[in-house]
Amino acid sequence: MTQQIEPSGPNFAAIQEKWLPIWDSLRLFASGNEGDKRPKKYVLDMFPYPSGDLHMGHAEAYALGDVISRYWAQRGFNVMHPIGWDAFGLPAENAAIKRGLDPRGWTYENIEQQRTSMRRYACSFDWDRVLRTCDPIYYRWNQWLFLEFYKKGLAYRKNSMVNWCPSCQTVLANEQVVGGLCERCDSVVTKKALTQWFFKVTEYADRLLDDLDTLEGNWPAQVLSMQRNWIGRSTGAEVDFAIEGREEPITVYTTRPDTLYGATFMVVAADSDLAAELVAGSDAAVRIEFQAYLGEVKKSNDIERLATDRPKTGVNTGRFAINPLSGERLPIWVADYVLADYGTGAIMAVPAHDQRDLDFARTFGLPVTVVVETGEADPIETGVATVGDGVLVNSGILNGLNKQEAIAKAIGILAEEGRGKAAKNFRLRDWLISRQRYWGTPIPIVHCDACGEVPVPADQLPIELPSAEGLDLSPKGTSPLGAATDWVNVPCPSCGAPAKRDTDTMDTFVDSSWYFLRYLSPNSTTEAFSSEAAREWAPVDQYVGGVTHAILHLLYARFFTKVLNDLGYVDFSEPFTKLLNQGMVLMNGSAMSKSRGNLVRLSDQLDEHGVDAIRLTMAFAGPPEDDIDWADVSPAGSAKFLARAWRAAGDVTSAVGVDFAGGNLELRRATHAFLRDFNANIENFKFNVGVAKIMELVNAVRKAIDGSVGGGDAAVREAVETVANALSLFAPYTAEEMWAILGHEPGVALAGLPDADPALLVQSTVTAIGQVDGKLRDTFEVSVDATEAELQALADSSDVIQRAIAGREIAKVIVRAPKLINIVTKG
RNA sequence: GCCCCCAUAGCCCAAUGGCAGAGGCAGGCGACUUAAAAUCGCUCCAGUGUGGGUUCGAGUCCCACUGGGGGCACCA
Repeated sequence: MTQQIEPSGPNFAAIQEKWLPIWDSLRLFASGNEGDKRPKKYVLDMFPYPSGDLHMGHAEAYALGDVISRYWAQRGFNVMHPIGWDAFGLPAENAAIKRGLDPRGWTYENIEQQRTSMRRYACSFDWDRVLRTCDPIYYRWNQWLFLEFYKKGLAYRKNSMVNWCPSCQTVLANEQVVGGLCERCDSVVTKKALTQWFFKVTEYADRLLDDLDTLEGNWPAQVLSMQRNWIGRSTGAEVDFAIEGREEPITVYTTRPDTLYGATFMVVAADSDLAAELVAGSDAAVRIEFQAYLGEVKKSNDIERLATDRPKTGVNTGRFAINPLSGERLPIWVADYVLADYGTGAIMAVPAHDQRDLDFARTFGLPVTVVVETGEADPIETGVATVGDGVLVNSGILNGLNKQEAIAKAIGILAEEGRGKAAKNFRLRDWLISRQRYWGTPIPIVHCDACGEVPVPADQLPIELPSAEGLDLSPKGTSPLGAATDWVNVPCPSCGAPAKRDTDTMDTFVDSSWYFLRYLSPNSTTEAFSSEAAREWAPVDQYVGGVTHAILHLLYARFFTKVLNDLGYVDFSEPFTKLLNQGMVLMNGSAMSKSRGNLVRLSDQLDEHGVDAIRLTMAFAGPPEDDIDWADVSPAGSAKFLARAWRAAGDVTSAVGVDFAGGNLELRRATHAFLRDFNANIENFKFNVGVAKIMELVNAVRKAIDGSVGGGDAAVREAVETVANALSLFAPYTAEEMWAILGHEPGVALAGLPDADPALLVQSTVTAIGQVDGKLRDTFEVSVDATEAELQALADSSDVIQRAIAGREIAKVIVRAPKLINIVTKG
């Protein structure tokens, strides 16, 4: 570490060691100081999972978050920039199983390692605001929130078919199943009927969707689109169909009530209770066929179900529904293309105008009735359903109307007769939060034979996880906590009789749904977070993290915020005002991984090039949301630039505190133009451009020092000090070293990044361009207040322009004084 | 199948509708050096994926296409 890495530059390793303890003592980024009058800004990086030491991805994310955080600090804000660890979860548990250790030890060791690395990486975190979700002092409040949700009816238990990962041996939320695979281990997810805990996120579906509009422009469009897709609101109607031989009608959900006359059969989800009930009233032959079919359906997994070109299958129940408008008898089929848990689990099939229904009708020879004349080819002949707007036909009282009118009229009639109503549905399902694993927050419920499920009183929290010692943590489909008999067996909080604790633990996404509030008062033992501090600091002004969390974490955090808003704990309903998604760090075009053999170790990069060069490379590589291919960037080039900037500091010979006013005007203008551009670039996340501007200014300084201006000119000092201030966002060590060389006390990070002096931005002359027919012909140096007439005169006296227009008729002249004159000719 | 984003030099990337190049990487030449590295200076390199359109003027706005990336997808 003492080796001189860059021979004619600074010794990065030595500089790093030198400044860390000094920074610690200065406490530059403490945000909780009494009487701090600076305006507040809450900048938050998504907290890491402590799965080992920091890697290149962390290095990018935290470098970019730090640019923003340090920028606002330089701009005079009291910036709160906390950090913590998302410390519960399966990797710790799996590592513990493999090594025969307690997940605690593994987790806390990794946290300590990451903390050390973050400090060395010069992250501007407020180390007084730290949390770990596996600390009882933290997860106690998960339990408290669960009980708050429970009281509101937002946490409930139900038996349903849930996603099951056979490898992780636990249930998964819908959001954790990606294309039918477990998002964590890529196993094929199966379905299992289990009684599980859910959060009623669907109750907030409308608000979660509608409030996305308020984030427009402040969140990446991609994330907004993903959330909208995920929530997936559709509007239509619920329609009651009378059933022969059944007292109750069956309600179906449709987005096309206008096509009601075109319904030629009904389909019920094969795996629904309704299907079983209907078939129970059918012939024995049908019942046998149905059982066989249901067996097949239950065997198929999501991968098979999701295949869109799969042939349609189903069973005719032999029973009939009555079309509420036409009075026609419709055969009722069961099939697996209708989902039991969407809408009502039953549909009216309109084969002429729905491709899935048409495929089904053609497979089983069911009738097809066209009810909308769309001008498209006949679906009966083409096998392609028509979905466009058109004139209603074969539709009784709806005939002649267009789609919108028919929808409104159909709903009106049905509502009047009490046989239907407007309705909407969501793709979003309730959030399944219970997990059959050890390393998570115990669910604060006791099951009592007499009293049923009994919430643990809040004053008995936290329910601490029992020690892992003696427990078999290996996945086996039921929670390992069940074996901790001393822990499980407790008196019922309500009646005192022997009862058992709920043995499931919470999804770790519960932990991260509100951690941004915990930072406000991370050590409080009396409340989850300080509402008073929340009023001062929250919501988060700037959130920074990977797009991998575009749906899960961000949706859940938004949900929690809305609930907390309703409960009166916070006065806002969106947690993250602005969001920046950084890209990934790739190597040779693909994600780094050991198995691909393209892993770049962060620690190696830091040893070779220094912290500053790596941070600078991350910021300079391109727009922050783009992926960085490490093969395309040059940390050595970054180091070279830093050395260049550092040398410039050594070449400043004027005294610290010198009045800049007497300095070289041209360089002063460059410095202030830099300030104007740089500040705007950073605020618009154009970090790569901001870095380029610093390079530009350093080049200008170099020229000035080596040229006639000289290192003693006050403008050189002004420019180099500005470079140090700006560079502190990207390369804090180099900037601090420059600051010291320039004769200042330590603390360049708060030295300030002023607004540009408007007086120095005023140009006395500009270069005007002279065009003929839009093509550049000549340029003129003119005063900034040059008039149209002056530009015309210059054009008239320009040989080049006169030659270009010679013999042509002038159609018109466009003048944008003082910068442009364009002579347009005819023809 | 539906929706969204992107395309500028060998490479990474800049450019309020007004001179295509800010910055960097790689390459070439030179200075310094016994030599090399480092450093410093100079320099080569595209007319903006394709085809239309709007405009006095288009990398920028509109339409279509091609190529790449992403999201959703049997959700009635």
